[in-house]
Amino acid sequence: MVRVRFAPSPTGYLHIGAARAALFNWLFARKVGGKFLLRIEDTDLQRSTDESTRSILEGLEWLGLDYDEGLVFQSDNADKHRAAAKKLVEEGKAYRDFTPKEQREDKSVKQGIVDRARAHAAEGVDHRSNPYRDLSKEESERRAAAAEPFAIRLKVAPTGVSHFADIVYGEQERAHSEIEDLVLLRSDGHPLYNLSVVLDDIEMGITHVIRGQDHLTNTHKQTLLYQAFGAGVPQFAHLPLILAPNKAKLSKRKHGEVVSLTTYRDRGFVPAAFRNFLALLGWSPPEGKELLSRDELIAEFSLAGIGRANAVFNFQENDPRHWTDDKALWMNAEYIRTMPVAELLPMVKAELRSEKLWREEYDDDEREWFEKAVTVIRQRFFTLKDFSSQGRAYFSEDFDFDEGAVRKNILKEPKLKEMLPALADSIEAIESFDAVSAEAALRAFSDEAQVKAGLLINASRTMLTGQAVGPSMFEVFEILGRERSAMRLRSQRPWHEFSEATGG
RNA sequence: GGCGCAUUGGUGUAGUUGGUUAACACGCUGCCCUCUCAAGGCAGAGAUCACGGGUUCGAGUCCCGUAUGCGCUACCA
Repeated sequence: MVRVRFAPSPTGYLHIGAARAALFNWLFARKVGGKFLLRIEDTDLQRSTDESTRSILEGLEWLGLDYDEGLVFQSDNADKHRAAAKKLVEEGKAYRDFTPKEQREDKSVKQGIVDRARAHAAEGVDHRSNPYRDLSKEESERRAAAAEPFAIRLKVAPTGVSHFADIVYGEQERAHSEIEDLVLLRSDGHPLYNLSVVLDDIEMGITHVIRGQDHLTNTHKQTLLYQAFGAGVPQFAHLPLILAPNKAKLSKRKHGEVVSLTTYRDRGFVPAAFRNFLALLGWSPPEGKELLSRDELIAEFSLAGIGRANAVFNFQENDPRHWTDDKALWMNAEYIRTMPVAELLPMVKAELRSEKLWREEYDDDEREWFEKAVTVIRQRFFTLKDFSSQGRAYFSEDFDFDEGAVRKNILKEPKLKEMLPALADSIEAIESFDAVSAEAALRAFSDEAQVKAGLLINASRTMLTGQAVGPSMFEVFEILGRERSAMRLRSQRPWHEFSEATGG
């Protein structure tokens, strides 16, 4: 029985890279009929927050990734982790290190590592040498009993190689000489990451560890731990990383909200669309078909389809049109215009509600109208937000006129000031009002007035929606209905709001 | 510094065990459609498969080296 897990640390929003790791784990579990477990790695108590745990849970729910069994909090197992580390000391597989703890600033660690490595190389000392590694058992126990602080380190064999077969990256080898005696327990008794993951994965019966490639080299340390505990080593599948356009690691600090999953929810993504997009980052379907429903994704997914090269998540921070990856935006638009309306409606409802444009009638007497309006306007929308912004005029009288549209379609032709109210009259005279009759009326009117129909059509679009672009005009007439259409055609707002500013 | 991983058009990817003109999607350009903008249809630009050596009749595909990027190297996760 396959058992996989997603194990985020709750130190912030759910990063899209993490979300993708969750997705791949989930897809794999659902594909093979295994279990997808969720574990919150909150061992770093200073940085972990309940709020981010909630946000992770919300994010997974939004993406439709349901987990099996109970939620596990790693911190709940701290005592077990400590006991396990002590047991390794007793068995001689780990040792107490009485070296005083070094204080390190988070920012300077990388540089510190390099500096120390250079110094060691220059002096010709083995960076792994530790005076306490071979301290006698008696001496070690005596000092511990004397309350001298110590960390517990794994005793890594000096020679030999560690190896494992990664499902994505293939056979991996690392000489023991390259693996330091990693700290298992801090001198304050706090269990560290490598110890905790391994122990928890053993306890949860994890069979496949699917996670970011940043853990690829750490895996050797972990396999050593599995062996020390006499446990079977799971299979590993490391995922290529998701990079920013400049090939740097995506980070909130540098790249802002584009990396946060909640951003996509808040900016009007359809969950299925974003899930689909995420699945294609580092994985490709065997048949090459890219638009995949939840079930198709599950059916097509396989670890073998995962690539090895890091993927660039393409976006332009300062360009509102390309605030996130173009393909993600395209895919969202694709979903919005092709998904079953019944599934879209609740999302539009939520969007309208959040912008105070929702009316209960849409769920009731006007349900049919609402569905029709959504069906028509969704054709050219990219996000759910468009329903309340570009689509505002369909749901409210309180909409803005786009200045460019007004100038181009209305002010440019002075005659329109008189013609549009007249057009309103003929619109109003229609008995059975719909797209067809509206079109007939408008065309008849334009023939009589001897102007091109296009002039009136475009002017009408701007009068009725405030915009220069939108659905076929006659559909708009039908959606807005006879009265509202006529009323808007008579509006003086375009002239009031923009004509003075023209300045000749 | 050491070790590891990666490198196919702007981006995401496909390229089975080496074999003809390197494929698909997004984006981009043009045309058609047309009341606008999309969508859709058609056409097109864009890759000497990071670079340099090999192996071979033949390499994007195998080997070596170089470069670049990324990751790890913490009493972070």
